[in-house]
Amino acid sequence: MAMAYAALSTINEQADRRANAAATGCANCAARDLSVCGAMPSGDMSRVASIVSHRRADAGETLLSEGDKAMHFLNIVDVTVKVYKLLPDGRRQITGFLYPGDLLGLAFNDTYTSTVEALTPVKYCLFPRRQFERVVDEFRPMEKQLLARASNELVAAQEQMVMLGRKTAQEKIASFLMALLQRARRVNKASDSVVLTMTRSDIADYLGLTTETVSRGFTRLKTEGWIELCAGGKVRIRDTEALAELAAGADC
Amino acid sequence: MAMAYAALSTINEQADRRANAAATGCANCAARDLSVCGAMPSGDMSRVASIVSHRRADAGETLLSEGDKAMHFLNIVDVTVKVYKLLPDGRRQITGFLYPGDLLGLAFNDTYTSTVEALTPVKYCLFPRRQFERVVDEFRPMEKQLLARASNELVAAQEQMVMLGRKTAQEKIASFLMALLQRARRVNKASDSVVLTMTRSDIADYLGLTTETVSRGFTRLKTEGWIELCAGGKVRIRDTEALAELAAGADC
DNA sequence: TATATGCCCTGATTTTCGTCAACGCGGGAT
DNA sequence: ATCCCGCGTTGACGAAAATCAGGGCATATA
Repeated sequence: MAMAYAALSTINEQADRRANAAATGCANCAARDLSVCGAMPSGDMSRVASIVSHRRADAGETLLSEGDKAMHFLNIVDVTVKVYKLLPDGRRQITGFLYPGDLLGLAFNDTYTSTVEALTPVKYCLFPRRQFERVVDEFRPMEKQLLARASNELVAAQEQMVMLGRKTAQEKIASFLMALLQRARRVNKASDSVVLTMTRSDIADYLGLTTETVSRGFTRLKTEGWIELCAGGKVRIRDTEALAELAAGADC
Repeated sequence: MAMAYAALSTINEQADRRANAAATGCANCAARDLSVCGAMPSGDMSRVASIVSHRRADAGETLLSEGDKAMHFLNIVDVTVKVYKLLPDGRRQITGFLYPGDLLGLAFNDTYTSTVEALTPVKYCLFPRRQFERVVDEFRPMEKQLLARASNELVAAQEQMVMLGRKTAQEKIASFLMALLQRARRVNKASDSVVLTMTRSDIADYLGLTTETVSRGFTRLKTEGWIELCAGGKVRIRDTEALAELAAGADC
């Protein structure tokens, strides 16, 4: 579960059509239980709904940029976005991919410290920062929820550091696939495949590698019979055991 | 400011001598303003003092281990500790060095997710987990403080990811020195030197390098005249500009 | 239909950093 | 004092991954 700038939650279609509609939208939000809004009692959801506005963005569109004034708290929605930071010469590090229910934490700083870009057409909720903070003040469980998420995010970030600092290219790729698989299994328990909505270049920038190395890594996993590359970016994991062991960094 | 398992705050000598003393210790704590305790009104510090116990550890001693049940919230004290995670085959990634006032966040999970080890003899406060949570419940500003710190830690963690994933060995070393310098300058504004309390091996495991590469990196910075290596692990930064530029990852 | 563009893969070569090995130094123990 | 042992440094070598280059395929565009 990535935490960076916003929480991702699916807005249902009706709510989206009448954007800024106060009453019904948020209470019926498909991703409500996934997001911080899950901490709100149903009866009080109108309080949230009253400050939210709903937006959509096309693939490749930038939702917010590093360095911008943090005016809003984003609660992202449908499908996936990537969060990244750039070095002056253009080197890029993707710090996370966000899915529905994930939280965008940099809302607590004055300026955004990363850039967020849509991987696919995406729907998201926008909370004016001050108002969102007021709602959090009013509903203590929401604050607790935020703290719990932040804590989880920190643990995930440390895991990510181990990966970036100490794993080999092959282990990084295996780790990436296993993380995606575990996410898929939270939705569909018996799933044995993942869909890569991001490009090889995105994966490379997430793992601290080059696109070529990522490509070769996938090929090698394929020739070893551990994965299968299907159409539409779908990857079927054929040997979960082996992949998990590689991902964990076993001594071979 | 690293966040992992505890907050670091300096206990004054008296307080340390009568460990577990309820009344005076915490209110006079030298690091109180640096730690989460700073959010407590002075009058209520006895509430904190009533649940704390004070400990000390020698250099190299392990304060807590990855996988242990998280029974306590640590609030570390004097000088420095390192926080790390291990891969099955022994590869190590240090996720942070903690200084007085830093917060150890993994208190919100059921088991510790990293190991914490003293770099030098260290004093620390120990809060029983449940009781600490109760105090946080009672004092809302403390919860806010925790959330703010967690948020800052996440930003720092993302910065660390950029470093691990996208910077060269030389840039990593420069970044490390600059981070230490900035910390030194928060205490002594005009400082132009830092003291390395950790070994080359620790630095390597923090930067995702080997000791040899770290050593060569220091040597190169020295021969370029940007730093000076003095006795006692002291490093004098002679060209802050150059070092900062290298650390930032400028295109050369 | 032809052309262009972006993405993915693969090969050849280079470079950075890791590995292996050796040595000096200083502090602690005997 | 002498012996260790851990730490830091340096050199020679090797390997993993980056860089450079090209080619195929699909989708978009003219």
